[in-house]
Amino acid sequence: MSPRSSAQFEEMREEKKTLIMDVALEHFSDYGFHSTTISHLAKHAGISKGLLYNYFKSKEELLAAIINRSLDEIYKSFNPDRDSNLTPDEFEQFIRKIFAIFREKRQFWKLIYRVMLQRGVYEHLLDDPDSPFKVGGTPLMEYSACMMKLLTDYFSRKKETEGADYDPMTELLMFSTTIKGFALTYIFAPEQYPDVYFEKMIDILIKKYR
Amino acid sequence: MSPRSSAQFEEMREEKKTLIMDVALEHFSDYGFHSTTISHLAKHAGISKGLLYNYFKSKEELLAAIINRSLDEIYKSFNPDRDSNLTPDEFEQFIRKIFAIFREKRQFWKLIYRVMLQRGVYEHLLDDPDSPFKVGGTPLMEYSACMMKLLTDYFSRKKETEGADYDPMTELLMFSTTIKGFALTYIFAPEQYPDVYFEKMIDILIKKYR
DNA sequence: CGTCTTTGATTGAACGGTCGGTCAAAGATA
DNA sequence: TATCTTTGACCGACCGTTCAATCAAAGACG
Repeated sequence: MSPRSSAQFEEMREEKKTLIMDVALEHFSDYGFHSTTISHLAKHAGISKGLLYNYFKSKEELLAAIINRSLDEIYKSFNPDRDSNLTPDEFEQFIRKIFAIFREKRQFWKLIYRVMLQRGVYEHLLDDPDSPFKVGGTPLMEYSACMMKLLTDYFSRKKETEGADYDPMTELLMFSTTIKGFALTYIFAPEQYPDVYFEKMIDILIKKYR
Repeated sequence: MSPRSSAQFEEMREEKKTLIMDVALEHFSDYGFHSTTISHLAKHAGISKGLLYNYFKSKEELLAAIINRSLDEIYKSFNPDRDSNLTPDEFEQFIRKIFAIFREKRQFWKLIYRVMLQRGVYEHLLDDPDSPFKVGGTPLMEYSACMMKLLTDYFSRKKETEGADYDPMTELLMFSTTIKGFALTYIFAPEQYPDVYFEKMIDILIKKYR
C-alpha cells in the first residue's frame, strides 16, 4: 500500500470514527450509557454492530474516546495560564469562558453529569488515578486540582481588599456551588435560561466575585 | 382468624416491607436503579428473590413505594401555608427547613437525582400527570407548582422595597440555582460541606434573599 | 394432650428477553 | 485470485419475573 493511500485510508477511518462518536455522544447524553445499546448506535450510524468493533474495542472505550475528544476541544479554547496568578480581568474571562463552554458543549456536559451519577461507569473512568482522560496531555484530576488552586489563590488574595469578615473559602464554595447549580439547570432544562437570563447570570457572578 | 392476630400479621408484613424498602433505598441511591439487581436486594434483606414479589409487584413499584414514603415523611415536617403569602420570617424558616431536609434525607435526594437523570425511569415516574407520587394527598407536580408560585410571589413583592433595577425573576432564578447547586454538591460530596460551611451557606442565603 | 388439616410465607429453579461481544461468511476492491 | 471490509446470526451472561414445591406453625378435632 502506498503511503498516500495509507494516509487516505487513515483519514477515512478517522471520519468514520468521528461519525460513530457523534452518534454515540448524542445517545449517551440523552439516554445514558447503560440504556444506549450498541445495536441502536450502529443503526443510527448506518453501520452494522460488528463493524463498530473494528473502530472501538468496547462500549467503554467508545465512551472514553468521546469524553477525551471533548476534553481536547475544550482545552484548545480554554487554557488559562496555570502557573501565574489570575488577575481580575483574567478571572472575568475565566467565568465568561466557562459559561460559553456550557453553551457550546451542552451535550458533552449532559453526558458527564449522567455518567458521573451512574455507578460502575463513573468510578474507574473519572475517579481512577489511571483514568484514561487527559486534558492537553495532563491527567484530568491533576488539571482540575490546578484549576482549583488557581481559584483558591484568587479568592485568598481578595481578602486583603475586602472587609475583615471576608472568608475566602466560604466565598469560593458559594461561587463554585452557584456555577454547578447553573450548569445542572442549564444543561438539563435550558428552557429555564433564555438568553437574557443567561447573560444576566454571568453579569451577576462577575459583579459579585470579580 | 381473630382480628387481633390479623392485625399482628399486618404489622409484621409492614415491618418486612419497611426492611426491604430500607435496603432498596440504600442500594438504589448508591448504585442507581438499573445497576441494582433484585437478587442483591433480596440477599441484603435476608430473603429470597421470590419473596420480594409477595411484598412488591415489581421493581418499579418498589421504587415508587420508597419515594412516596420519603415524600410523606418530608411532608409531615414541611408544609408551609400554601394559600397565603410568605412573610420574611416564614421565608427564612422555609430556607432553613429545606437545608435541614437535605441533611436528614440525603439518601432520598441522592435517589431522586440519580433517578431523574436516568431516562426510562424518570419519565413516567416523575413527569407523568398520572405519576404515582403524592405529597400529603396532592399530586407531586401540583405541589411543586404551588411552591414555585409561593416563591415567585415573595420575590415579586420584594421589588417594592428594593431598588428600581431589582429584577424578581432573575433573583429567583439565582436563588433556586444556588440551592440546586448546593443540593447537588452536598448530596454527592458532603465532605465538601463540613458543618461550619453548611451553616454559613444558610446564613448567606438568608441575608441575601430574605 | 396428641394427631390431623390447613394456611400462607418462603424458596430457588426455570423462563423469556436483552445486551455486549464474536466470528464465519459474503461482498467489495484491485 | 487475493486481500480487506462489512455483515448479522449467534453466543453466553445476566436480569426481572413467575410458579410449583416446601414446610413450620396455627387451628380443628377427639
